[in-house]
Amino acid sequence: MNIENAQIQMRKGILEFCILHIISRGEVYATDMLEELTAARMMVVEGTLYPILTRLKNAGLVEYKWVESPSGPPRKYYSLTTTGIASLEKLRETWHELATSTNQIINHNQLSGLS
Amino acid sequence: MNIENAQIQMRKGILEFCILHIISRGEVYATDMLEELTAARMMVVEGTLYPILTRLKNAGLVEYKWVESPSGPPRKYYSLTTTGIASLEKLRETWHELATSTNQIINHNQLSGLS
DNA sequence: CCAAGTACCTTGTATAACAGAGTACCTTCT
DNA sequence: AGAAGGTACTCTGTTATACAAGGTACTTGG
Repeated sequence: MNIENAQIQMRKGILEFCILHIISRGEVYATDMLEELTAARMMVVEGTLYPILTRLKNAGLVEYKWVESPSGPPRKYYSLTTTGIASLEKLRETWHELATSTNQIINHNQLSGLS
Repeated sequence: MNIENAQIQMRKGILEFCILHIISRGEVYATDMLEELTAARMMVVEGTLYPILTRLKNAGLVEYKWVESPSGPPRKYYSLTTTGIASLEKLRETWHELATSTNQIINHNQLSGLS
């Protein structure tokens, strides 16, 4: 079955966008993001999230500061950089265009029983 | 600049879905699909489309028949199989859920000036 | 018979998600 | 103080995929 695969692919491209968005709303650390993404049915795991955060950091879109935790090891709290804010805006436009294009294609003609 | 990259990633997952959708509306061959995808600003090239069609064929989601062209070599006209129709329905649900989740995240709280 | 155009195919490369295992720090219990 | 368990972050290997670029094959027109 490669439908699951296609479903995974569909989520992939949007992940980075959603993560940037979550960070844009206030300082958060990885577990916060995982909770929010899971709540939104995005089904992301640690092994996926951390590399993305590292990549965003290296690209200069986000930065972090260490904050001590009341229970456990210190956490990296992330926030957007100026570059990150601009990038997020571009991605928002892309997302909007893409959703429009896709809906344009899938609503173009709904011939369900064509053989 | 990795924003372009993120934009490419965003399109990637939706491509297969859009292609299945275009095929579902009636028999088409590769150049037809390229035109339609380009018109919808999906910006796909030959080297991307043909491997996807081969993959969908091998997965049993689409089938094709050779049809002679009035001007040039014969064309492969694609149509969905029964499996393909079912898969498209699943992908449609996934797309809808994903769009909902994404909009849920990006509309959750618009704190633009948080520092 | 050769050139131009159309249609389909293939190879190599770079990127990215994921699974799974690993490291480090902190708190709590004995 | 030492051990156990939980939290947070990291790393390696595998697999999937888009894309660029070049290639093959068929058809029509001069």
